[in-house]
Amino acid sequence: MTSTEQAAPTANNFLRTIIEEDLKSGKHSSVVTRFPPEPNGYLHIGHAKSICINFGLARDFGGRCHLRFDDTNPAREEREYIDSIKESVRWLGFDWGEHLYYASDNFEQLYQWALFLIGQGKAYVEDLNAEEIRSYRGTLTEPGTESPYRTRSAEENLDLFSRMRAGEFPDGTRVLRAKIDMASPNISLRDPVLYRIIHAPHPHVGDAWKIYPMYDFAHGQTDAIEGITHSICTLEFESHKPLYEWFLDNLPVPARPRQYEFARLNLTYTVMSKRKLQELVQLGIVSGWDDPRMPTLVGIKRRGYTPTAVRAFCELIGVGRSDSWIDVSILEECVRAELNESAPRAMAVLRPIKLVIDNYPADQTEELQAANHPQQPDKGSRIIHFTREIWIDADDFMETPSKGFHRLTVGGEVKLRFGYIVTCTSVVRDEQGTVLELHGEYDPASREGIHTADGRKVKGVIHWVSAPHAVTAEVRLFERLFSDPNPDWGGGDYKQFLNPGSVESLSDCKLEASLAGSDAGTRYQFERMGYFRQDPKDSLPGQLVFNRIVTLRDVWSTKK
RNA sequence: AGGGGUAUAGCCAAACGGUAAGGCAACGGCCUCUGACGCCGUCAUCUCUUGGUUCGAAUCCAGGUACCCCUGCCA
Repeated sequence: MTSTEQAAPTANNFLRTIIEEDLKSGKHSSVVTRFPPEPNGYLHIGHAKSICINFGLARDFGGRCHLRFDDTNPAREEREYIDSIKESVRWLGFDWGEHLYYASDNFEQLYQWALFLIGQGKAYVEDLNAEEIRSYRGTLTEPGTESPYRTRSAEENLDLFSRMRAGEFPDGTRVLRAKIDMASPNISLRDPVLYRIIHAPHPHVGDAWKIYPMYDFAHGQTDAIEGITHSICTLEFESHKPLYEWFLDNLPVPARPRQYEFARLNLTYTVMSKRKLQELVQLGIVSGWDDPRMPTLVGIKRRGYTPTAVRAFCELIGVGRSDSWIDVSILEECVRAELNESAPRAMAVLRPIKLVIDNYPADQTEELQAANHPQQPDKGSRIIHFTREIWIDADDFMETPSKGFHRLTVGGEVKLRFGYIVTCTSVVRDEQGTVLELHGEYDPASREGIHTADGRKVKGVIHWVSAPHAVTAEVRLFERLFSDPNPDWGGGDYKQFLNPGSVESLSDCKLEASLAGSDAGTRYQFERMGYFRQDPKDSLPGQLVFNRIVTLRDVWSTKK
């Protein structure tokens, strides 16, 4: 019995509908999908959508999903990428089990099938060079012209093709082409190239081959060999579909997979093309593929986003066939939603100003209990220290407050979270007029609640850290990499839209003492500031570096 | 002058001839020792457009319009 009867846990989409029908009609008894990256770069959030679709469909319908490296072009592929891709898929939470494949494992079979086509008079060796092939191809509106080599005998083609394989000819001198239709309105049917000569070592099969199949000649056949039932790809492959089917029709393949296309993910405020991401790395605009601002999976991971949140995001945005731009804030919301539940709270002052509480004894320290989560008592509490000198955030003080500001002001009062209500009495400045420290007084009776002695409710609660107990750390605040929602638009240089403030590193942040020996992998909510986690590369015991994963929603900052 | 796609709210998206789901955003309000979280409410007389068929159309038909993809020995 299959699990295909289980209720669909997620929103319906056209792919689920197709699969449900195929299962119901008996066209397929189970679902087999595949995620087929080319190992020529790092995976990004767009790939995550594809991974979630393919692995998710297999999971939901009780089938399986293969991880397959589409490694047909050794000129651009590397072992490093193979390893990184596997790691990212695993990080996302998916498991291909035994089903790890390489298109290159099928090279011999593909070669035999090429021979078969030649034998059938359906493929020929082309001597025209790349430029000539292009001009013979015609244009979008004009038919192409048949190559003079199109009518070579099968014997000659066989001889030439085997010599191509043997490495007798230099790169670019000949290709193998399918003989289809030079006048087809679908350009991919105008005698597409099947094999090209590349004298380069291959990351998976070494130097066994001197000729390599093109994507079109490898993909569908590989799908057939693996028994893929639903071969899901992005929209730009739609025009290749007739070619995909032509090979299945003309070759003795063992199965009949079908291709379906969906709209790739576009995200606002980011670029997704491998070329551009690579450029950002090469130009040093970001620190690497895993820079926390990058939309790569390694970047997102280092930033502190969770796989659960990324998966939730992929579910949320759905799957369709119309070009769409997803607002990056939806991704951020998914991260917040999860972290709000899971992250223990802590207090950290990012831009410290000292507040001296003049009526608090200089030699006194109180241990206060602070809940680790406001809605989850089972998460327990921790001790924070209250002393005469504390740090508060510069953003929480205004000498001349703007309208609606209900934090600390001179003469004003504010509740220190888990502590006392304090009033600011004076500001100490240096000769330049910059604020050195604040002085204030506390109300000893105000430990509980937010009411003053005369029963008024204070409107503001701010976070703070005991100065003698504070741990100094570096905190990196990340913003979107681009300041324009569509840096790719207009045909101009996307780099002109780079956000100059996409990272701000604060080196003198004051963290509560409990964070000193905390687990490096824990994601915290620094109350009122956002979610943070130690940077997995740069944070050291005694020299902590925290990354801001995402801010809290902040109505005040958007209103003021 | 070709071929293939796609058009439902600010952004996604469901609806499969029976009278426009849901999410995000936004906006009001409540709650709150995080301006967080949570909660309540509002948010398409209408589905790119023009006609047609039908008792009934986002769904079917015809004609427009807009946008995306295709002229790599990339995938």
